[in-house]
Amino acid sequence: MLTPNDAHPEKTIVTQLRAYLAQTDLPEDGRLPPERELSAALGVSRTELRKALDVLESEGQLWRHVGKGTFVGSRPLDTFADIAALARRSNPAEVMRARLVIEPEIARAAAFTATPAAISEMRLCLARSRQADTWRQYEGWDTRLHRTIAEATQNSLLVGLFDTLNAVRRAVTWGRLRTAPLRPLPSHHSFTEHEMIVDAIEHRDMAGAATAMRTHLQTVERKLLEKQMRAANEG
Amino acid sequence: MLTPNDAHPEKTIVTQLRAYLAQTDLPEDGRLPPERELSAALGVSRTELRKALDVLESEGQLWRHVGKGTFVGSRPLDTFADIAALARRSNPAEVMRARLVIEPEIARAAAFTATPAAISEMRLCLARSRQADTWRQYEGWDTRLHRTIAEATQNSLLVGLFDTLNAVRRAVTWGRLRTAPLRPLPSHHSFTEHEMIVDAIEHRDMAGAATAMRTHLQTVERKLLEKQMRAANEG
DNA sequence: TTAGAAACCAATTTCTTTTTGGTTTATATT
DNA sequence: AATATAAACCAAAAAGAAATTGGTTTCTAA
Repeated sequence: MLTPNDAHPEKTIVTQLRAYLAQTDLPEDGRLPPERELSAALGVSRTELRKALDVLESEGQLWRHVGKGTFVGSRPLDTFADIAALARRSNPAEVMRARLVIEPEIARAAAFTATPAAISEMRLCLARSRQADTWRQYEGWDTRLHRTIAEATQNSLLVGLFDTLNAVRRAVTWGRLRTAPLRPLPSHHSFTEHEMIVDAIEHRDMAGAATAMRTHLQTVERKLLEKQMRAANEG
Repeated sequence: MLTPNDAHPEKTIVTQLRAYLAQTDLPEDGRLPPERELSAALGVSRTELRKALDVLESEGQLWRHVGKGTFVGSRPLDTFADIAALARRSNPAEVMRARLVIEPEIARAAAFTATPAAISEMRLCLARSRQADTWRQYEGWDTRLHRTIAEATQNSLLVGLFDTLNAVRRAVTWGRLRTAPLRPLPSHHSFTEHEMIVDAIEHRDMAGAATAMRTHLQTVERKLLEKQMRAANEG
């Protein structure tokens, strides 16, 4: 015959677990023993322990993470964005997709708020990037143009998010593929694309700015993929 | 007899180094070979090479770091995005505008990539937030819903940017104006708005997800403004 | 006195191993 | 037939070991 406890065994384990948490002196970080140890200590199977842990987690009383462990309390939120950690977890494809999500909308917002001063700085970036003697120089002006657009939103938080995105982009390794001409050619696709973005912003064309930015980033993405393909075929 | 070159041997090596830098294809990060290799390649002793590197470093043309290597260009400064600094420079209105720029696009991307598991977690958040007894609990599930949507993009960088945005949002002081009911009422606007977002994501309706998120955030913004007005009139 | 080679140091990276939550599979057990 | 259990397996993360690298010291030789 079944006792009430046997009818709801998982409830017993949850209770057992609560008692354990109440009486046990957990370390500073609130980490509790690994499931394999804890299940042995409580004299239950790992499967049953995990069911109980699921309950407590859904109640928000603890959080878990593979490789880290199980902790009481709520999952800590980082007080700082670790660029290096983000870069380690990410990859070029993700960075590109993130840019495609974020930057067109920043361009759209910039079209609404950009000042004449901001626009003339964009024009300066356009001109300098055309005059660049080396790819390194070109990249400098390209980066500055995109940041000027972010600044044109007049929203320091958006600029901060853009900087974070950009820092991760630089930190992620593309597999060193510096092919083709030694310096940017006048026919380089980015020149006209950049101008279309700035034109749209200048004309307060929000939709146009977003579209132009998206088109530009899609071209960049395609070129990078082509380079990767070539590198793969050659190597 | 001494030739001019022999009289200033380090100058020769500096020149040799400059030539090397000009003609060599450096990797993306601008790192040049370790001193031990480079000295062998240039046919000079490591001591003499280091003297030349000292010159170029003092000119600001390169930077070095133990364990990392020697790099051309200027030393990168920020490896962290300081949330506290961002929050200090920002304000509630900016945060709200940034959310309106970022989150609808995250919802759009999520509608494309969300897994059934992610969607059921969203549903769980919806249910729990409805059952919340306190505003604190409600906020917990609200936050988790928005983060689940970000996670559904399956893009760790976007999740990171969302977390940064969220951390700044928390850090910015809203003036702590918690008026009206002690707990969320069933008529609370967010409930239906949240459901529209999740519905759109579930139906892979990218435009609908973006619109629903934008509508939701605009309502949040309006409510906050109304609260501020009331607080201003009362105070 | 100076240059050069080697050894040494500590910061950093890279590679390997171990740990850990999550998942699957097979075997009992009821 | 259904469920619980144990074991194996997986990928994320941490921990540890080994190799790399700029900086410094020491010793030798010219």
